[in-house]
Amino acid sequence: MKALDAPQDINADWLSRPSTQVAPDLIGCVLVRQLPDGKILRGLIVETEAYTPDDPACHAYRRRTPRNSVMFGPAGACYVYLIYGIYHCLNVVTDLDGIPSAVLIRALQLETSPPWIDPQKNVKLHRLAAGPGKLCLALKIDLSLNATLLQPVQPLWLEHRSEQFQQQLNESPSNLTQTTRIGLTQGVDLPWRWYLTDSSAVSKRG
DNA sequence: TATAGGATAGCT
DNA sequence: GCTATCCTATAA
Repeated sequence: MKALDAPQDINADWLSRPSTQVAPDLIGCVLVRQLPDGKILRGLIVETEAYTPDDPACHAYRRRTPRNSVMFGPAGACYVYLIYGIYHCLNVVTDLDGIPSAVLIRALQLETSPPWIDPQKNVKLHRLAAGPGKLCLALKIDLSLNATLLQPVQPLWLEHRSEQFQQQLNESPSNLTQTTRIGLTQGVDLPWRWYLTDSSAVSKRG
């Protein structure tokens, strides 16, 4: 039985809102990864970006294709894709069934170092998941997780903000910064990137 | 079938 | 600034 003050798992209903609403709300929530061997990795979400149906930078902007089809489905699924032939990126599918939109998870503050990270390498914990590609490396996320549901007993799920985090944000709303997205050639002026202002785990400072 | 290019990251 | 590396979208 769970303690009353334990963080609650995020369900599909909560994600069934426009991605521009969900993206800022996901800052401070926790992404939980359960590996095939049962080990759990957890990271605080510190940076997100929103993509919407009428957004030229959205993979689903033109039409439904095999790659982007999960974005057209109901909220609560993962949309994972390969970029530059090297890295994977993790998105949370948002909004109503039939409305293709998603939130890109760009950076996490990991709670503990993944076991496969070489301690000799002297990489800082707060940089291990500082970027969408690094985040997927750190949590062993690849195309095999595309279209899986974000709920417990799956490989990935989400937890709401802790009471403490919510209180701090209420006291200091400027801890959440909104600005333009990174690395795009289209829709560069849309202010749909959010990050935890004082976090050293954000992919770039801005 | 062919081919251009990308929601990145690390090195120069 | 340069580019690895491969999947995908789009054109032919």
